[in-house]
Amino acid sequence: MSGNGRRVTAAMVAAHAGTSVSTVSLVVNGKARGRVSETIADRVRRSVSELGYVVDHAASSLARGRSDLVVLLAPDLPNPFFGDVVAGVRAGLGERYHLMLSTPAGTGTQPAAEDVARVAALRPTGLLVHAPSPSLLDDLSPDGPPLVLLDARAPGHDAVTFDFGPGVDALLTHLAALGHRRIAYLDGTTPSATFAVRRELLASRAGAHGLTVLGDEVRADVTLDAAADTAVGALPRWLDDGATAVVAAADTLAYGVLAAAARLGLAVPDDVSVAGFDDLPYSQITAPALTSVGLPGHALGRAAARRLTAVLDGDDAAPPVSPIARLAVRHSTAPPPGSGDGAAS
Amino acid sequence: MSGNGRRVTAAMVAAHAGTSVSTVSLVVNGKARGRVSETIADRVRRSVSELGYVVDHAASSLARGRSDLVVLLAPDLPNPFFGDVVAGVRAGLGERYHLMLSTPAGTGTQPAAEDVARVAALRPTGLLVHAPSPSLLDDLSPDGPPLVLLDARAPGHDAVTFDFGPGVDALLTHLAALGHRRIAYLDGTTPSATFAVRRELLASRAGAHGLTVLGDEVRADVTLDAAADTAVGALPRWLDDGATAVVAAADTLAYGVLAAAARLGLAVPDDVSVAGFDDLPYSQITAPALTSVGLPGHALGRAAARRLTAVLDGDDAAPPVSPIARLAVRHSTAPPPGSGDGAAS
DNA sequence: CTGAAAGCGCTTACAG
DNA sequence: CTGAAAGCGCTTACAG
Repeated sequence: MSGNGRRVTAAMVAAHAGTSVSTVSLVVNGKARGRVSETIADRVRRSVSELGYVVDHAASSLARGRSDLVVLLAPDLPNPFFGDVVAGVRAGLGERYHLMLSTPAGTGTQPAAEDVARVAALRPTGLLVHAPSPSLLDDLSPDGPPLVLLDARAPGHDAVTFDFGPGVDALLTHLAALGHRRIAYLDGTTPSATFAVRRELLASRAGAHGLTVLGDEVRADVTLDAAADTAVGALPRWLDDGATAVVAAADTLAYGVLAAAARLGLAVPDDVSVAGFDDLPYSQITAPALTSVGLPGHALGRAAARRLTAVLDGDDAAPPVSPIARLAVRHSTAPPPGSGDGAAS
Repeated sequence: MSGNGRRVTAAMVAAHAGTSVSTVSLVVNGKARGRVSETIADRVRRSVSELGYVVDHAASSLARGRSDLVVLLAPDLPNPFFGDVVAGVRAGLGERYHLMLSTPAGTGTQPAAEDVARVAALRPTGLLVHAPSPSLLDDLSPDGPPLVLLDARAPGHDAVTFDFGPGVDALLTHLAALGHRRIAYLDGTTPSATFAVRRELLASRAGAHGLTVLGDEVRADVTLDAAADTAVGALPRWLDDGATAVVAAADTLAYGVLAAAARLGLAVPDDVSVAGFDDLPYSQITAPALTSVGLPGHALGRAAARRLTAVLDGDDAAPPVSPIARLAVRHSTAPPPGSGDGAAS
């Protein structure tokens, strides 16, 4: 099964099978049909498995000018949400391509130009880029490999985005029905466009539901601890401003709001309601369970991978469909204090 | 900054700088000292940045027989714990190597032999393997690149492991002091040795603390939902058997126990105490906050990366130190029901 | 100090 | 159907 000796080359396989390197290459790459006799092809296949031959990636991609590598650029790896996206990408990519992830240094940091250059030097056959910052987008060479953006949109690039509309509307409907009128928003510092989209959509639709979003722009790194520190400062101000609910741009941010509320001695949802985006599995068992706009990460990943393989196959026809965000209502949202109805939702 | 034209080659740089390809290679690889005049080296560097030249990875690794690639094999990517490990690896690796992650299909699935072969074909200069299953270990060719295991140990391989001892002892001391006598254990299905180590350590030390671990072997996939389903079945049995506390092999498993307790109408910690391993950030805000044996993932990643670079530099002297597990005590553990002391810890 | 040349292990026209 | 040969873009002795 595994290499025994030094590295096995096509020449060794050819010698073992009593044929030429060209033939080995043809057989191994599945291009033997009608070009190599079944007898010889069989002999080659047997030698391949006997010797444990694996086509050298470097030599192969040098000769072809491209590899079977698809690289997923993942600035936001630490986000638990991302596991689903990766699983979806694997599912959508199938067996034909080899997926590798590239991720930058710090939490939420965006890959530097150098990282991108190093990835480009690998000659991936395609690139998948999750929630890129504008600067990452700039570093992506226009004559690089085909590329699909995930949860982002940019002129001239293929992209798969979420349809946030239904989820955001459901959240606003839910909050308005409970009796909330003023809501605060905790944004992420991540320079990804998806955060701007979420914020702007919420702000622009709020009015139609009789809701006001506080103008106060507050951001935190998308980790529980950073969000908690920020929210400890912001929560009292928000409440003073009349907010009775806080919406966070991601569940991990919302968790920080929960932690901050606990530190401040505020009860959720009795003193303030909290909601997030992502609907992470953990949101079922937070204290209290979190109302959240669920984003189907698996569907996003799969759609992006499918789009990429379609482009690579020269089959550009059908544009990808946006997976739809859906609200999961839980205990962290309830009627605002003083609304004369203390019952939890 | 970015490529403008087709792919830039060393030959183009050489032409632009009025020198040879050999000289370009020397300069670009930092081997110019005392072999290329400063004048020419400068000219080359200017051409490089002007043309946006990046050494082609395939050609370079084909010529050298190896690349600057370090691949981290990560069967357990979806675990939020893993973000810290990756950050630590990046920190320990420095700028000299390029880190890429390879991860298998399903949650907690182990990379198949084919994945390993594909990774090997990339000719990484080194391999980092996190919590491998025995079968993954088998697939790793003995004449492959230098390799360091993370949170695992295997004969003949370099490895960095956790020192679970202090954390496990602290957990047992804590539970015994609260008055618990019988505890149940929820293991992961992941075939990684680290889970066996945790289970066996807990079982072997329990007696010294006057504690008994139920013989019942219960396992679940390391996700909240799978663990919740399993725990819904197991919890009543455990309580019947006299257990007053459940220890889970990972926090995500413990979250499942919390979810199961909620479904069954059991109060944590009043009806049953719960504890986990990992001390994920989310464990601060679960209902209730989770007592957990913290595993320093960043330190693990960094130590493993340092070990790998030391081996690559032929500097094998100091073996890596095991990062130490430490207990974080929170509200999910309390005296057992009927102990005459209902106060939470 | 500098460059021509061989070779890394493949793939792909091109002859046969 | 099969194989010899060129070429992918580098790196590294080796001459000069």
